[in-house]
Amino acid sequence: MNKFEVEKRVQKLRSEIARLRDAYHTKDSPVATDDVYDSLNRELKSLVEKYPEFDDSNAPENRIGGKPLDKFEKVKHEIKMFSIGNVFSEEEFFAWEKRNLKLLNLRSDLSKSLRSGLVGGIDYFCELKLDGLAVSLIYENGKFVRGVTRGDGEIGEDITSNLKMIESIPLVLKSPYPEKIEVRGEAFMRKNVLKKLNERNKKEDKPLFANSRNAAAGSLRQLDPKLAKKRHLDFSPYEITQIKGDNWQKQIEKHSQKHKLLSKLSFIVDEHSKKFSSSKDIPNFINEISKIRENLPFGIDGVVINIDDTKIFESLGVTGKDPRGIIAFKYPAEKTTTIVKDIKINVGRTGVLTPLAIFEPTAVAGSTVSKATLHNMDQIGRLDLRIGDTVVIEKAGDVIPKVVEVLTRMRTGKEKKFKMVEKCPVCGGKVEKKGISNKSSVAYYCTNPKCFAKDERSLEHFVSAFEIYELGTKILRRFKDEGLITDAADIFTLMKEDIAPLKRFGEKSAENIIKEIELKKKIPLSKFLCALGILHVGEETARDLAVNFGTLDKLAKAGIEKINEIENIGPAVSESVYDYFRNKNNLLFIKKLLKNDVVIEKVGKIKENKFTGLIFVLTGTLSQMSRELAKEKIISLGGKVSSSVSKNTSYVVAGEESGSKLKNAQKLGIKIINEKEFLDML
DNA sequence: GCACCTCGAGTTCA
DNA sequence: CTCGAGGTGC
Repeated sequence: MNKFEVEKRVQKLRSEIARLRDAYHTKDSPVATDDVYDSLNRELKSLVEKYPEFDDSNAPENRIGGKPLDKFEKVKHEIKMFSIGNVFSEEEFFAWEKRNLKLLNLRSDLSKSLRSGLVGGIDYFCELKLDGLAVSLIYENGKFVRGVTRGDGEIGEDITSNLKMIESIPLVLKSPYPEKIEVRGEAFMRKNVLKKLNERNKKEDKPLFANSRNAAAGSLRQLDPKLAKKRHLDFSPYEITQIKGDNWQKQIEKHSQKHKLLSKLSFIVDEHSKKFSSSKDIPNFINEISKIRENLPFGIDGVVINIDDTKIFESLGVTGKDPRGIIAFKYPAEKTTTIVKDIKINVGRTGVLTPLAIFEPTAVAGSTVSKATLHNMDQIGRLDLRIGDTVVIEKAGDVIPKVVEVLTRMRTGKEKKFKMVEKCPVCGGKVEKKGISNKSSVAYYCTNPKCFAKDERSLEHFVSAFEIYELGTKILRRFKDEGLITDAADIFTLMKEDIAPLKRFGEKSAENIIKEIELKKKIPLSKFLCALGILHVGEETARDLAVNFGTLDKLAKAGIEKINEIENIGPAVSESVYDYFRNKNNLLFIKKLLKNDVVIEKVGKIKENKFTGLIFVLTGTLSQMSRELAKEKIISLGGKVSSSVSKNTSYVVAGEESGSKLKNAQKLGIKIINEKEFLDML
């Protein structure tokens, strides 16, 4: 071949390789096998080696990685890689803006011109938040020298050889370039590439990737760059964190300028980004993007909003892990997938051991979720859940995360089955699959009556029944650790002088706590009984007991049959109540409470009233009164409040944002009233 | 003994 | 909110 022919051949090879690659990136069906693609690349490479004048350092054939690595080197980031805070709604977004403006107005170190610029609002730069893996790239003298994963933000892993396989990462920058520059962006996998990869993995019975982020992360963690190359990843830059030279500095005073510069240096910058001179228009932009989201060739999980001016951005500083001047608007997903990292065991007040799934944190329906209860071992069995599994989660009633199903196709074989612990994780006590009265139950229990966790949960239950709001979990634990209290009764002898000297407490907070406790010493019998934590006695049963016996003394002395006679109380409950009052420790505890000035209010006979016989169900948020107060009102008028809708329900009171109960009521044809109608009934 | 309704207990995040 | 299990009525 003469030189001319070589040049033609090189061009031809390049265009064919590009065509195949393009087809791979955009078409659904595989157009060529990897072998064809590879052999073309090999030929091109050998030609270019012989004729270096046709070399193009950024061309794909030059992207040959080194040898497979044993492991990735840990590298400290020159500049810390922060994470970005999240907002899920317009309100939260504007709250973010408001907080920033407030902070900026307080900053005296900002120049006048900057501050006057604030009056008309700040410029914002919005860009798509690609679903991938954040990486940092360092270029020295125009050459790509190092690429590092985010890691924990401080230290990441050196994945340079794998990143060289990504064709949208230039190995050499287009001149003129700065002496040194650090570029950050997202390594991601296009939807079509992911689809094909998963199809192939399915055929080969290999685990599938749940999303682009996992696929990108998995691919970049391949120790053999050749394997990483086959994954056809992409890169989209969004930030320049350092650049050497004053002249270059001047070119990145705005975030939008950084994008322009990146493009000039031959990066492929996403074109959906947009600058806004007013935050008002941003929600609209977010909306528009959400409409085209499905049709984008890559996955996004939101829009990132930057304060365009670098100086303002920097002056706002950082909260915890997130810079204040940047925020991610995340599209709320109804359902998402995540990985179960671990299954932990919680110990309840009764000693029940409840398995809890710990997730890779993920955004679902407006918040970031990191754990969910699995209820019990049967539930784990039904789901066939193992540690390491990829699971679908959703929010029950928009609030409580729930594991819906396990994606068994995603398994790698490394998943571990979960076994119930043999010893209580808190006290080491014996674990048995028995509930009360030795009947076998679904739940497992810690059988140690003195288990520390039981104590703590009981204490929390007690103060919550007494409605002592000032005392939360943390404070109770503190008091216990400091030796101020050993049981719930000790709360009532606490003095201001006990609390005030403690670290992170003061005169004022101590006073508030004491005042609150003093106030709650007087308590209705029903709530008192509830606070005791008698097995099977909750709010409702406590009320039944209180109404039927009138005083604590009568109940304590009552025989088991007498208790059993009460409506809605059967053998299990009556036995539990009867046994409670035969236990010496329990009686001593009650004695101590009374000695410490707890006063039990007499139960006033509930008058026959206009709500007698009516059962209410409250749902959603009421604006005029709390649900707790509404409940009290209904009860005081002789009505009942139930937590679930059934055909016996008389009225469903629907507040704002009511959930499934409302649907249920419609299905059953129960009368639904709004808050105003309810208030009119009172 | 079964179906259905309720209650108890444990639960998430900001 | 969800699941288990107690209570009631058939």
